[in-house]
Amino acid sequence: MPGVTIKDVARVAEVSVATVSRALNGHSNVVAEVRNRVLAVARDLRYTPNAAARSLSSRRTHTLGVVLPDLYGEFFSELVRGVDQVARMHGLHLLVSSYHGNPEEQGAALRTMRGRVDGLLVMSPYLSTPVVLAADLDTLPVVLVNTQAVADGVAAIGVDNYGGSLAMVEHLVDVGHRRIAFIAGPEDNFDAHERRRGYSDALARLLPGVDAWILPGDFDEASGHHAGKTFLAAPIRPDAVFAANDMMALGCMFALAHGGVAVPDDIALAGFDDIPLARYVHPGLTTMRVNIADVGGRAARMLLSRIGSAPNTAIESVVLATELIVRESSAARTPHRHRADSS
Amino acid sequence: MPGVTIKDVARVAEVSVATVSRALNGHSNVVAEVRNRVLAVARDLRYTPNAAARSLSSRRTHTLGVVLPDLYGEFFSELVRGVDQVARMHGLHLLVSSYHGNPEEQGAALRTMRGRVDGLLVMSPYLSTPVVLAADLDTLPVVLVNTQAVADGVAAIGVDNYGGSLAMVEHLVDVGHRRIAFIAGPEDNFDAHERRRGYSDALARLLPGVDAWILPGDFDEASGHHAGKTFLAAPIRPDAVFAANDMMALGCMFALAHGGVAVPDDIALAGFDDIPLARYVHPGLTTMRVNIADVGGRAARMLLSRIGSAPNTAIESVVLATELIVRESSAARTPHRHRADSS
DNA sequence: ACCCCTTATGAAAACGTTTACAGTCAGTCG
DNA sequence: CGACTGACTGTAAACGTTTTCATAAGGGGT
Repeated sequence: MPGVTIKDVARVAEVSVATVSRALNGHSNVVAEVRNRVLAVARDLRYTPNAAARSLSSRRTHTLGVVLPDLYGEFFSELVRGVDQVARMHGLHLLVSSYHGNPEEQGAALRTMRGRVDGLLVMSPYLSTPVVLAADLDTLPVVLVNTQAVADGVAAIGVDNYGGSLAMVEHLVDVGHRRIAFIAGPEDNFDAHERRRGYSDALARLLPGVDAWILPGDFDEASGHHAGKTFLAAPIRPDAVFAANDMMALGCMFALAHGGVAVPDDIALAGFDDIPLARYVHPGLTTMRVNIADVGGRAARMLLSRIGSAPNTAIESVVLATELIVRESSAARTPHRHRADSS
Repeated sequence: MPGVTIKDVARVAEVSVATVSRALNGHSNVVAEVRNRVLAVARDLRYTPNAAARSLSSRRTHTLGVVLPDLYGEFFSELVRGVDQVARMHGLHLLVSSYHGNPEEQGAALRTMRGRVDGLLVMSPYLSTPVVLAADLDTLPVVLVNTQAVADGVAAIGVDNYGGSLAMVEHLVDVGHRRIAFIAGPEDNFDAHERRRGYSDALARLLPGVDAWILPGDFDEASGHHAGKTFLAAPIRPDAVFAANDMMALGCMFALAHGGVAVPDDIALAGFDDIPLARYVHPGLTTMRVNIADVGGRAARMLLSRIGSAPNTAIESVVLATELIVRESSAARTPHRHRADSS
């Protein structure tokens, strides 16, 4: 029997459905004895409220929607983990959906979420096609994650990619590198764009005479590997390579190792993200830590507060700082410090 | 206005709600002119059917539930990717939920899914606490993923961990290794258990005199790294190390590199899973490929077929084969072949 | 003793769909 | 020409909750 309903409980407990509902939802106005009887019956009957009916009636789904471009890799998994953690803390479910990199589908994905979720976490890393929610989601609370800020007053949370990138170049310059190459991320990606901008600006500011040296990349190991081989073949190799993310940095590292180039002695290397592996490769990868699970968690909390409050409460917009993690891969090119120490 | 309902559409299109419903759901018995009018109005009004009402009425949620122990790492992300792909193909949504390694919560997670989903994909890797669905989920179609088979007639899909492990040891023996150590996975994990069993059995069968050498591990880089350091410190080092998964193999590889031990010349190394990184480390990691996304996809298809058919149709139980991927990390210990060639 | 207030309960009206059932209106067949 | 069929469409009854409103019973305060 798929359906033991509230009516069955009511009948057996010899009360009305209203009372059952009240007892089960912990309303105060039901006397202890009745409440216990109802609870006992519900347990005995293995009653589970029908979620659909409940949300139809209460206009709450107890579900958060997460719309992502893709369900792939570390980023997705960490983000969802962070979101899930706070969702579960509040007894909420997670409806995830990807639009498979197809921005047109994004609208469709958003629309079908309607009536299924109480709020939406949307991530749309594309530069060219900003989120199209304005029209489709009049009243649904939304929080944008790691997404180019939109004009509309929507809440957003993101990572300070630009600042982090700036700081990384600063670090590399600090330890004595001059010819710093950059492996960029996807053209159309917002994070990638910001990181690249950070690199360019930092270079222009800190090393005015030096030209930027930018190789294309795709945020995956393969493109890092490819870039590494390019460096190997170059007539003049860089002092240091800064990859727009760790995956590419690792790809590059392995290519260099394969080519017999020592990191950091011949070429220093730095990444961005601090994926778990970064600590375990040899040499350990210097990187800029981004706590993605934290981004997810905060995003969820922001969404919850928006769901709780009136539609027009102050729009938050949060940018999370990154943290420089120095490991062996970016050791000083020349022993500046020691020289300074001893002099 | 959050609510433009089917009634609004009906009023504007000057038909009954029934006709609107029929037109929108593509029933045949509505004349073309009316259908088009309804469709146009629905579009103009930006009508989106309320999912809750719809599922209440039709007893279909168009949602698949995915219950996992944890929302963490490659495995989760790949599995969900595979599931999502076929779900989306059928216009279904994904409700994901983890029970955070807390088997008690598993039951709760399953129960709250009721009425929210049309079917459930459950993964429960624990040896000690098998899935408890029998009681809680009378009629909901379920497919077990990578889970110890349960007595009940539930559909299940898994990977041939045992066979893969067997084959890997065979390969290592084949290329000339004798002292083959194993880095095990978590004690209570089903996959880990099967892989370990494969190692032990293969060893007993292929190298009758040789003792098994098993180090504990946890499926993460850290424990692999730790095991690697143990090998470095051992009075007699192994010829080859077979890690129960790639992450540990990589951790071990980096520890060995750090300790100045060459892979594969001094110690050969093999993993299990074929994560993307395995191809890019140096040396490339020999491993046993497990196509997790494929597992997810097939699981979803199995679930769909169960949803479609009567409750008592034949129970499928699928075991997917793994594929040996030989890379540099497991090169022959001593140049057997060359010696053989030249003699 | 009266009235008013509080507290516990039940009856019934939403909530927004789908769908069984019952019409209506042509056309068709005898 | 009347009954019958078939194709459309409308009415209304589910679906299983929550929640408003009404009712009843008790308990003080005056």
